[in-house]
Amino acid sequence: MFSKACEYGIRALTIIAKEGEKGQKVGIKDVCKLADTPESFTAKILQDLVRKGILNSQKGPSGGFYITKDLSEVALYDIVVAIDGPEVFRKCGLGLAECNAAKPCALHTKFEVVRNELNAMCQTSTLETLVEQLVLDIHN
Amino acid sequence: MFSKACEYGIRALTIIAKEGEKGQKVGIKDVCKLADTPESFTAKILQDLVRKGILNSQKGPSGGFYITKDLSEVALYDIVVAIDGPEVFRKCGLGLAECNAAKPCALHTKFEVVRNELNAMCQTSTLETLVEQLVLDIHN
DNA sequence: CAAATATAAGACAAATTTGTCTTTAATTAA
DNA sequence: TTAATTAAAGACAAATTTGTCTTATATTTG
Repeated sequence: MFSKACEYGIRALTIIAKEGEKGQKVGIKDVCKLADTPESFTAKILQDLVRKGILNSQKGPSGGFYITKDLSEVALYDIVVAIDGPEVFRKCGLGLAECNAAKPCALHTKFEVVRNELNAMCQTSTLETLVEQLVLDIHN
Repeated sequence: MFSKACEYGIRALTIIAKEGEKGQKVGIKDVCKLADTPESFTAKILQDLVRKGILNSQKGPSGGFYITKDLSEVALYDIVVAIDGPEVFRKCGLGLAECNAAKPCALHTKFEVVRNELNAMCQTSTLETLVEQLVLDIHN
């Protein structure tokens, strides 16, 4: 569904968001330990997200990654688009370049349902809801 | 969502199923022309599906690919599993090895909805329904 | 300022996916 | 039986994704 890079990115951002609620910046090592993601690869993904304005970072001692935006305003949709691009939300299920209501592929109608659910999931999930779920998980 | 190999395989099978209804075997060249897929790559995918019993083939003049099963009994689910494996129907949305109701990832509940829709689409689609849609497309 | 710490950047490498090409084997039809 | 035709098999190659490593740059703290 999502690329590895995207999975890692989401997991890392969720960790950073959660730790950030305690008012802390998180170093790449801690992020990756908590998110269970490969360090150098994750660093590259996060650097890209910093360039794209989803995330902030600070070099030097007591530096690390942090988020200045309101967590409720960072939609999962934005994260996925930043890492994997918008194709997953648009692509034809059978990979046809042209596939729409006027010229549908054999799977068009049914696939649209799936894609709409994916879209809904990504639009209604935010770093805030993801962190909430994380906390819930620990409490259970 | 699906790999390229899987997209090509589904499209090729749909073509073979459709032509098969006319009682014809279809050569790899015709399949790929009609499905708009790369020839050698598609051939390899179809050969694999033959080995897995989804499809039949015959060598020699007037040979080609054909389907002996009832089209209504070849579910899209079976095709996807044959080509991409069952992971897409099981995998955690965030790529965690362990993710279930007892130990859910931050996206678990919402992702389950998407995965269930994907599953439903693949269980309720068969080569018969896919061919129907193809025919409909041409009529519109 | 100096030393330590942490991200940034980019070269490099491994693995996987996607795709091609050549040779072989089987089948048919003349 | 022979020639033509078609899939089968597998080596090979390109592209993409995933991942690592080294060096540079920025920042903080003493």
